Amino acid sequence: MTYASASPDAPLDLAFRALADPTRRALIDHLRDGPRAVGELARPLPVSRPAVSQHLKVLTDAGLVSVTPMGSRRLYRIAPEGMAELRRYLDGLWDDALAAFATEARKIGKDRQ
Amino acid sequence: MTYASASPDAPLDLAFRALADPTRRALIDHLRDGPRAVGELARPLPVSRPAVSQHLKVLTDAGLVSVTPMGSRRLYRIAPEGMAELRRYLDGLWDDALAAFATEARKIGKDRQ
DNA sequence: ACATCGCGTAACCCACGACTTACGGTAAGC
DNA sequence: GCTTACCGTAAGTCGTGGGTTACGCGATGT
Repeated sequence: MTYASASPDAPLDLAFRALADPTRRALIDHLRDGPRAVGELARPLPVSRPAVSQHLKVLTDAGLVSVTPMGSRRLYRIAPEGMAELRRYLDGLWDDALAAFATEARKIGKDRQ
Repeated sequence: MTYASASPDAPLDLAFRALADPTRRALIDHLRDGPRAVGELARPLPVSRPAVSQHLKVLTDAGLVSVTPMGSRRLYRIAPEGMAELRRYLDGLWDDALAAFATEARKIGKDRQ
């Protein structure tokens, strides 16, 4: 089930593409212990601040982080609902793969009879 | 914890980059119900067979699928161990995000006193 | 032995994405 | 009001990755 995840703008696609970049995963790892502003996130990273802004836009478009303007700054935080979808997808893969293994093993056993 | 996932050849990076492509996710979706050969996988897809071969190489390098030569053909199947790592990563994100929310909510409550 | 099938690899082309610098706009501080 | 922080967006460059065709190799069948 749930075939044809080939639409390039599907939420799953946006999420996986967002997490494919190491800089963006580093940003998410920094957001693990609480909300952060852009300059705060950019300081330890080896890229410029505008680059971080662009990465954060990709992450928000993917639904993985959320923004809340706090005065002159913008606080980014992890959006757990976005990752729930990824977990569901991987759980489904896991289950189907195990089921396929089971039926295949059963078929081999029957052939061996 | 588990900071600095910025190494471009780390297993997590290979796995996310592999799943970032819609064609590769379509391949995995076709492998959900059992092992398949390359030509069998390429037929319903809108790309050529060599392209499918290259995608399968990316998936095997990421540890998400495994190959077993069957005579003249090569059977590809899902490798569940590869996805277990992704699930662990997402589970950790999930937990940390919820913990961050909790401490932040507690801090706000204390400020409001 | 020879033709055929199934597959991987090499070489090449083209599009996209990651990064930079430069600029503009809004909130806070003096 | 003016400056200074903080940030997003625009424009441009450059590397990488996904696509193709062409080719070569091992296994299958007649």
